[in-house]
Amino acid sequence: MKIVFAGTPLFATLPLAAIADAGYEVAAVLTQPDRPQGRKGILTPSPVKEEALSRGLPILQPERLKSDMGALEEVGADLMVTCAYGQILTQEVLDLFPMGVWNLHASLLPAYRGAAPIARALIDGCRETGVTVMKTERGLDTGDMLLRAKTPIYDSDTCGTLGERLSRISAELIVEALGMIERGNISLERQGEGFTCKKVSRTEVDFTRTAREVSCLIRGLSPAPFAYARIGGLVLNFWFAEEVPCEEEVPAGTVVSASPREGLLVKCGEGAVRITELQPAGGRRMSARDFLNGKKVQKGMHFEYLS
RNA sequence: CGCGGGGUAGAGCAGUCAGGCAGCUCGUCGGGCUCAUAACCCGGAGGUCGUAGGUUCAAAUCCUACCCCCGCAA
Repeated sequence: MKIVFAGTPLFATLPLAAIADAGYEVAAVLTQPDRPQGRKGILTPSPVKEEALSRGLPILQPERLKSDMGALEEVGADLMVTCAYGQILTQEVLDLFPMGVWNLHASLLPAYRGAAPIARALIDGCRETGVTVMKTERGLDTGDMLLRAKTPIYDSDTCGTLGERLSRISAELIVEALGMIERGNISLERQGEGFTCKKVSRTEVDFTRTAREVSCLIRGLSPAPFAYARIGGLVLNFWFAEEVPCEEEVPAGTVVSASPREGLLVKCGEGAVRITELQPAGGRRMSARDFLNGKKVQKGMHFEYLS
């Protein structure tokens, strides 16, 4: 069975590796073109491209798949697996593969179709999420489902750790799915009523929300694009926070504690959060303890939040 | 030429504007207190101040060039 793998970010590298390691012929890897990255705008290959290169797999990275289908057609593959590829597939593309196009999506469909399912589930405070293998059709993540796998969301999870776990699960699940497809032993389940989520962006923390909401926002946007806040002329990106009870009668956004020993506690609309890892603009990521040793933030100060 | 912050002891920072003894918090080591402690008290070790050059009686600090790290934006 000849397979084309279409994917771009780090999340998709483990599934690609698993498919190749399971002995399937990956006849081509489709990924987004190299993009300028970072301050110097250095042209950087996608993580999936790196993985493909290290395995010596053929790579296709058309700017627009629609207008550059020749190469894909020439591969003559039986089936395509997509995983966060980043381009919408047209019906023409879907028709190229006799055994279908299958998509890995990092949510328990039909919930969280679309752009940033991992971050969104975390931000919304979900206690569970997962991965779905589905048949790709023209709607956005609406195709019939073949397999799903669940995982709990822990209070210790960030978008980074959860994404890593879901990526590992995806890798196992897609191999299992391919086995089923190969044996013709499949039964698909139609998706029910669901919803689509949008991609996430950098967000300023509103400490008038509950501690849980704040903690979920911070963890859902870590390690990118980050929840941030401003205090004492500083801009802080938050890497991790946990919710803690707090009876202090002070306005939300007030620094309740800022000693290296007690940590950085910020009063929220309900309860408080303990920021345990953060990064000041211009500085490196550090523990709250290290940050507080610099004495830039002290008890009684409050975070700015206008509009 | 996208905008900006930074490099000072193991960590996080102050000191630079206005040149004049290398400082703070934490860690670490030793001692004390305590039933005990990550708490508290006392003491110690630990620094080519990113690199190279220049100015000066004197440079972390002023001048020149370079290296490295990071935030925003794309």
